[in-house]
Amino acid sequence: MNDTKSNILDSAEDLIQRVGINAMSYKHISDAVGIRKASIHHHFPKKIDMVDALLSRCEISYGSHYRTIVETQNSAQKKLRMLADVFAQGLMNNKLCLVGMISSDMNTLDPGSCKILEKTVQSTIKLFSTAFAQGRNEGSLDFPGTDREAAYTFFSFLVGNQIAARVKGGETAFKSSTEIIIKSWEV
Amino acid sequence: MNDTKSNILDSAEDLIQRVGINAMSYKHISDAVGIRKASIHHHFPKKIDMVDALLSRCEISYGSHYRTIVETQNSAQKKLRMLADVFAQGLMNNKLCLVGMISSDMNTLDPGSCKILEKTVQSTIKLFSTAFAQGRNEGSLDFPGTDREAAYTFFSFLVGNQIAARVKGGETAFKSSTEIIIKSWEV
DNA sequence: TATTTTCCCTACCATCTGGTAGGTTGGCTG
DNA sequence: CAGCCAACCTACCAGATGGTAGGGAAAATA
Repeated sequence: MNDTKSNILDSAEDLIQRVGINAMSYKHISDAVGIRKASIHHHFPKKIDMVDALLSRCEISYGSHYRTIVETQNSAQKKLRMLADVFAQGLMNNKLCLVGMISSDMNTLDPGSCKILEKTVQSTIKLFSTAFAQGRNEGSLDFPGTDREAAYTFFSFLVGNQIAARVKGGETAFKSSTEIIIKSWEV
Repeated sequence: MNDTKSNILDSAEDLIQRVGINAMSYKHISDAVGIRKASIHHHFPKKIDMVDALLSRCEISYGSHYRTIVETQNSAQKKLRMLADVFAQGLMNNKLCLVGMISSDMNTLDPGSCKILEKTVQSTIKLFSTAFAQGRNEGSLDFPGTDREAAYTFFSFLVGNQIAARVKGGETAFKSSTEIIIKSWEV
């Protein structure tokens, strides 16, 4: 992909992770990228186009990031901790989960964007669920409900934990909270 | 408190719960309340004033709501389910936790508002933690970490669960996920 | 009763928002 | 070489944003 185009997306992603989608504007991006506001419209005619591109890109980039984690040879618990660590790293940089941030502003999104968001959430949970399936199979994880439901639970917990920890407790609160969840499922 | 003033706060609260703090404007509120935009400035000169009033009010209103739940004679598990049900009810009305919504836009808040937000989160978790203390004492709940940490974990889970469930799965996903968490702590 | 204060109004304002129109450049291709 | 097109620019625009100035009515207060 074009350099400028991906710079724009990088900048938009960064802004959304920090301040949310409704506090992010073309002006902010143009300042960050070093390009005129109108030039962004050349790459993304409407804001919707940018949001959609961002969501599609993140499904790929974070998807492959999560995939490399769940495809390692580690124990299921270790994989959950590694997944949580991605969120912890973001928190330390004052950047929350892109999907979580966009999700929290879902009601201001275009219906089409909602569909893509939904798909991205779904594919993330699908990836997460492989770790839970492994845990159940190897007998290292014990949790109620299906793999999918547990993966959904873990993902939504991480999103909420990031939000809460940024307000109060920071990295320490995030990690101790994550340990509580994982230990509750350790057999 | 003045009728108009609390109508404004009601309307602002409703808007934030639906679309978030940065998609909520004086214009939207004035339309909802049936008052001119400038009149809102009479009650809340700056937007910060409104946000602060909202956070303080919600600490009281939701605080007393949560308190009546944790002060019932129910088992600890039952109390957790009742607390979760407050969030489930909100979700069904397409309204997410006010504190959660404001927290997710924390970086666009005034430092002073952040302090109030922090205090509100803290007092909520304190209330939640009494249910966990009870569960540990009566031997009906088993969880790693302190009461406080478990309460923080449960609260942040509920916030994230609401956000995720609104995107995918709705009420059903919210409830099955909540059951996974509570059952994981049931002894 | 006279005065002050509360509450709400109309009429503004500067700034920021996403978005458009149209021009210039420079590289690729017929 | 001629033409095309992507990429970027300047210069706009309408509408929304938070916020101010100042006036009128009504209610509280002296």
